[in-house]
Amino acid sequence: MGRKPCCEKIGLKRGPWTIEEDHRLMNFILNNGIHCWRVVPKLAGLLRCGKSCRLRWINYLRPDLKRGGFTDAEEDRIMELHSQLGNRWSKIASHFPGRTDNEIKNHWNTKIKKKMKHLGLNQAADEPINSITSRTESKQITNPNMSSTIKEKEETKEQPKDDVIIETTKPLIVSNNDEEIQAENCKTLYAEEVDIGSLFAMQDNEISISSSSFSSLYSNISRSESSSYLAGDSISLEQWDLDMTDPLVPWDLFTNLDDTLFLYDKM
DNA sequence: AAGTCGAGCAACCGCATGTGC
DNA sequence: TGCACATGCGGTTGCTCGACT
Repeated sequence: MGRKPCCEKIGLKRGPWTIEEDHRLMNFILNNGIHCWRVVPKLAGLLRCGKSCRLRWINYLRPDLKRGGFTDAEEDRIMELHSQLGNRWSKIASHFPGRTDNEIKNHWNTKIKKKMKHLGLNQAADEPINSITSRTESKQITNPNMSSTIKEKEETKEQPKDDVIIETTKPLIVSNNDEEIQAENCKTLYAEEVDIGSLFAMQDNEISISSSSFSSLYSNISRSESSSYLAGDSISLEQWDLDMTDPLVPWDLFTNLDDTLFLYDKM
């Protein structure tokens, strides 16, 4: 009521993203990081709302995304977590590095639900064992049947810390969605604590990134490359030695656009 | 070959939540 | 304290494409 919509509807593009739009968004975020989604499309030269850009980045462009089908073990884990957490897809997704809530939700609705119904677990497919009907309620109710480990993580907001390790030789200040974290005497930070854009903005610290789940993109960037990148000598995606596994859009198509597209810092 | 149907999934919508003033 | 705004989240829609008739 009286509240402005999150985005201007007039004149903004909707529907599937084009390769050029993907390229612009990707380039912009890799160049500048993410500070305010609302201004991202404007500065990146996109006729999209910030919400749409955010979704596209999170669900598709993020370089640490794991692509490909879910394994049986992952499906089992999803079923287990769903029985405990209900339709809290983001919480479930937080247990699967490289997977998005949307992906898990879609997989649940299209595959697992069917599978469970086939096995005669109709109710389980539709509802969690400990059904939580609203997000408001879920914040107030502590699920008594929640397994101790998950309960613990819920309470302490502990996240799995086995994916990305970033080692520094100097105190490190990075931001996590505008929240600054100073890792004074800490040599190791984890992916959940690091905003990638800010990571590249750290010019004075020596950083090495080692990660299995970052094999896709960032692990292939040496510090010198990212420094010159930030200094304005933009590098093309070709130089990044991309190693995306099973992308829906081949990265080759992006590199062909490099000559015709402009980067924000060249505007 | 053309039409129909359904599965899969990307993207949108609206509401909730967090934050700053 | 209340308002405005940005972002996050979950439900839903609608497009695409392959299988089938």
